[in-house]
Amino acid sequence: MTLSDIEFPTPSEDADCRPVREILDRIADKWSLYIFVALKDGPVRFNALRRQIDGISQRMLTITLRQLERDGLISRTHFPTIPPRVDYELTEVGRSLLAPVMALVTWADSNRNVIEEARRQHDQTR
Amino acid sequence: MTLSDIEFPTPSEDADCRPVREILDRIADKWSLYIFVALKDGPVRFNALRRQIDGISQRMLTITLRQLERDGLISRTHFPTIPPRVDYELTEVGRSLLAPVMALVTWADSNRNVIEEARRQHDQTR
DNA sequence: CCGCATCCGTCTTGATACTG
DNA sequence: CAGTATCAAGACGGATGCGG
Repeated sequence: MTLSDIEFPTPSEDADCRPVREILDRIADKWSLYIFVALKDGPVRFNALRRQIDGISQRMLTITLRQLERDGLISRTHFPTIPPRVDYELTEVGRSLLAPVMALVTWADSNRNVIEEARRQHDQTR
Repeated sequence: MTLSDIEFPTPSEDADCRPVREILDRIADKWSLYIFVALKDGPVRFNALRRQIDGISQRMLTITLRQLERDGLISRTHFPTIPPRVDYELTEVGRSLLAPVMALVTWADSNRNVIEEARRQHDQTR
């Protein structure tokens, strides 16, 4: 199979135009992807997210959640209990993004051996 | 449809384990995604990539290409002509990643209006 | 306790100038 | 043309403090 045999559904316009770039930059930033994965099975509280996403700082979790909320991809529910509780959850739109995101995760999982081998070979040849 | 109705192919292990994280961090960094899109139709030269990917610096293009090459996702062909010429191209493995990546791009394209509306509404409510 | 804002040191990134 | 070197600007993580 050659490259030209592969056909992808072409986006309506040039995929590199401004708005699409903004959205992709949001999805593909350092932490958003992992927040999506962490929320895929339902609502999760702030500190539970913090524990689930290894290495994320409180600060970056807050910032990234705010951005995703602004984009309408996740919703924030605040319970004024003591101690306070805040649930984060994927919205309808957010869930529709889950399929492509999980496709990426699944790809990474099934190809990790191939990539690790490529790295070893590259580092050796160097 | 509720969230629990959605079933995804579960990766063989916990998706948050080390190697998968490393791979996802590479794919979902600021520039890799755009390099993939730019290479989807065949080999492209260094400066052509630079022009295609709006806003990328020469430095970051070099660094990102090197990383993707190390991971075996793209190949680098150097022609010792004057002026020199270097072609970058997706490898077999790299092409297999194209499907999930383009799914993400297509999603971003079809949902940009929804997201922009969500942002407007959020900024207004604030 | 939980969620969030702020300050500060570190590391990454970008702009610019230079080389084969 | 395709990089490399250098340095300044910005993003990020960790610690701390605060309000519920």
